[in-house]
Amino acid sequence: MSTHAESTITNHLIELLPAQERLLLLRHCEVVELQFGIVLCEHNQEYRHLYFPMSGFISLVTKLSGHKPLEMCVIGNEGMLGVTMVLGLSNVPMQAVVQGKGTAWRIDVGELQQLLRHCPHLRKILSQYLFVLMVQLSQSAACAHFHEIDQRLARWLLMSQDRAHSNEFHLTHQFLADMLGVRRSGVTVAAGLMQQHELIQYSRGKISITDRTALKRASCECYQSAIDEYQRLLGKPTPDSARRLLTEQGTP
Amino acid sequence: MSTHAESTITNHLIELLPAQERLLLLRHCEVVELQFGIVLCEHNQEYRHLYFPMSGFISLVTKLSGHKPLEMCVIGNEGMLGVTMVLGLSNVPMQAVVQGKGTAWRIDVGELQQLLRHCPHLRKILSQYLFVLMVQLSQSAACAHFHEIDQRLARWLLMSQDRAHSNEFHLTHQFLADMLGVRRSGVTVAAGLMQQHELIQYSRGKISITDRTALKRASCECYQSAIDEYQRLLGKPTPDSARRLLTEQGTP
DNA sequence: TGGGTTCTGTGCGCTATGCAACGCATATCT
DNA sequence: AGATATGCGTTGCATAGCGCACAGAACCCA
Repeated sequence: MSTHAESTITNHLIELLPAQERLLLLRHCEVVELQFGIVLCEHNQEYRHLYFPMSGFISLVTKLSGHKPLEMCVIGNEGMLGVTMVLGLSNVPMQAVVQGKGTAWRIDVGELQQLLRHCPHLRKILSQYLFVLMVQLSQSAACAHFHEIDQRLARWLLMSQDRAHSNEFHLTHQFLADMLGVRRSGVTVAAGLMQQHELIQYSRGKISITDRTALKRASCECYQSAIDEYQRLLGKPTPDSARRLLTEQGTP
Repeated sequence: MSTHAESTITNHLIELLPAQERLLLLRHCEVVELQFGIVLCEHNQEYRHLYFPMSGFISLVTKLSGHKPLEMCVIGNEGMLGVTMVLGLSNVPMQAVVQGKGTAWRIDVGELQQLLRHCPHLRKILSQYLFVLMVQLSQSAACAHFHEIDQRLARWLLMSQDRAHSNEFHLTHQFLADMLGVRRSGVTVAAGLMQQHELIQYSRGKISITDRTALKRASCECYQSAIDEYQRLLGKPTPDSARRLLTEQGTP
């Protein structure tokens, strides 16, 4: 249990809460480490804990028998794992895996269920986030179907960077391939091109983004529209993306 | 406005309601025709009416710029269009188009919002259905990515048949291709094979299913798992699928 | 220092699908 | 009856992505 990040990076959904509900919520939370690769919950089971990432991020993935899992969306400090709780159900819709290590607020299922009864703002915010998640889900579906590896890879890197709060993170080609539902050498080629064009730089699993603006151009529209949808419903940008918006004037 | 179907085919979600809430709900509903091809709502807009199909069915589709829309899921008399209302939002997550003509109960946004305040069972049922929809959404995403045309076509036909409550419906190859997000001649080939093997029969947009059991074998797991997920949360099967379960003992 | 492991680069053949076009058959309209 | 539109079968060509396989490079550990 570490608390060092609390002051600098926190969870945007929690920030949106009015002070009273926020304190009430946090009183029931504890800070936990998100360890890379850990499976936080499985489809067809029930939640025991819910997570509000502060740093690090979590993927929701769907698995079809005989295939590698396919990532549906990423949850970082702009979101929450287990938002379907707002429906009064503790069922898990998809497998959740930690893809970027970090820290998160964790709360017990029962406690959150209690809180939801008494906290209208919490209900409202989680409802909105659930809606955003649905839209992203369908967007991701179409994206995975129509868009090409290069674009999807670019999108993925951008989204990870937003949530990792760092220009550098640990990702092997194999790992990326699994997320995107493509074969490893496909990623190698796409990433190789990006490296040639100096958008990114990597070696043995350490990827760093060198030209974010160009990467954005290389990605598909889905990156921006996911952000837009979130903004539209969940108001002010996260501190991090706000900082970016300021330094990246004139995005298409 | 036609009411001929009310006595025979009705909406399963409504059936699940206790009598009191059901009557209250229906008092605010009116029966409308679902006309083939009509767009009931657009993404990024707000609902004005919500629909509980009785016969006929509605597709939720996502559109990416430069591509044909991709179908994410189908709503028939087992479901509802606009279930995200249970989140207290009247935003539309995806475009909705009538794919099989029929009739539906229709209710005004404001009225449903009122009702939701006073009807705990309605809230519960719609919450569960929303959850099911999310799971189906992610399933569809993976399915569209990994599975092949033949399987997906078979699944689509089965799902349509379930919701059309008839062995025969109007579908051109072009139309199917658009739904599945593939090219038309791909469908022609796949459908041609099915016709050869006497699973289906078609001519000029009239498709009829001749061997449902075989079609099920030809489809991917996604068909069955969508049903399972629905059953798991929304209890007793629809009259229609119940009839089928009885006549199709020993499904894998 | 050396051997194993992990990560990455690359090549080859194949399939599914995309795009485009043509022609025939059937339905619909006037 | 003739003209037009629609649905369907087919063909040809281009290519993205797959599966597989192998080799080099960087790293790790003993």
